[in-house]
Amino acid sequence: MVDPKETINIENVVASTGIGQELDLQSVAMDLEGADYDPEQFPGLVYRTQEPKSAALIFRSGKIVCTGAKSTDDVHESLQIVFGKLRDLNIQVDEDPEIVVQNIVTSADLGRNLNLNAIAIGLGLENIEYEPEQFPGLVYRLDDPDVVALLFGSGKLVITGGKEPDDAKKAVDKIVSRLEELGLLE
Amino acid sequence: RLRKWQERIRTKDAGERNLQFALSEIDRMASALGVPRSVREVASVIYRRALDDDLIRGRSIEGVATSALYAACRKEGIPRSLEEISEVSRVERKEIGRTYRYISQELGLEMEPVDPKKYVPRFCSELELSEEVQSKANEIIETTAEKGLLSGKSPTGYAAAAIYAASLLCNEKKTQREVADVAQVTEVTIRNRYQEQIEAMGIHS
DNA sequence: GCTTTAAAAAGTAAACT
DNA sequence: AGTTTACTTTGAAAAGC
Repeated sequence: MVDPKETINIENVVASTGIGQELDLQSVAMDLEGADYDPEQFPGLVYRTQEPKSAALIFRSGKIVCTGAKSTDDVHESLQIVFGKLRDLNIQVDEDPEIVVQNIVTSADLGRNLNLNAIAIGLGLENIEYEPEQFPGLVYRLDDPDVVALLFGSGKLVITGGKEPDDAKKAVDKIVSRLEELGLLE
Repeated sequence: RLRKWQERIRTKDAGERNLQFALSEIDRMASALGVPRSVREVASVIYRRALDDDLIRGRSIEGVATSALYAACRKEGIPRSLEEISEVSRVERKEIGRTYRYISQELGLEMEPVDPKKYVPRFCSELELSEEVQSKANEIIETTAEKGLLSGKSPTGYAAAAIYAASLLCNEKKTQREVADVAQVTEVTIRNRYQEQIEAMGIHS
């Protein structure tokens, strides 16, 4: 069978940064087309980029959160677009703001169906959360890497909470070997 | 000094009143659900443990009490679905589910997933189905679950589909709507589970 | 705690055709 | 009977209630 690690796909990357300048969101909302700003509902202004596709949350403090990108490169591209748009509005933006990846959401496929009931018992009921009446996925929290995995009956999984792409690979390896030693794979 | 003492008494009284309220709520809901006294006792123990471990902070007393009852029903082998529990509680389903998962984790209840077969006797009796249908439904659940069809599926929907299939096989047909109503799932869910189960059982109808 | 953003997994519900 | 859309879960940051 294919190595499950090769089925890993980054689905979403969340990162934070800042332009090092305070902003008047009211006027930015006026000048920036496509901007959604509703301070009553949420203090951040929402600005969406098309290519790469992402959503940036821009705050009064000048701090920015970027989410929805499919890679860390896309996060940087998207934020460069946002920085450019702000500069077009004659807003001072630091020359090269530090961009910190906060979370990476990944999907993968183990290639075979999983008996979640057996896995729940095997991994230890105290280590997992599996409530099919509420959600079809089994929640498995790992310590190293520090991520959370959602395992589904189809063998597909979602890994989230990691800060670098490598965390997902390590997690998949650990999950595969754990399930193998329990005899719950194949 | 006297004020501090009075405050302690007041706090203690308030805590006592809250506990009494929680226990009476558990009693009221348990009666409405028609579950045996043993379940109320287990629920009370879970609630007291949650109280001792300070798990109620930031949550409603009613929410924790309802979740304790939901957990107790499962522990005693006579589960009620979150939908059924929410009908006798003033807390909404989603909140009961969240609170249950939280106290279950924190108290280390190590709850096993609900076995759909646990719903068969009650649902069948509400539908006035025979012992034969119950056995058939249990057989369908057992066999298809072994083939891995149960993973990720809601226990009530799974049981409902098996009961619907069994009622057809035993010539005691109930409509999807009738079964859906007692199990509190939709007809679409019964159809989806039914198709998979019938196929896995190698039945062609 | 909540609010908002994005994305995946798979199941279920509500509303239709 | 079957489809579409929307919601459930996980994770993280931002500012403010």
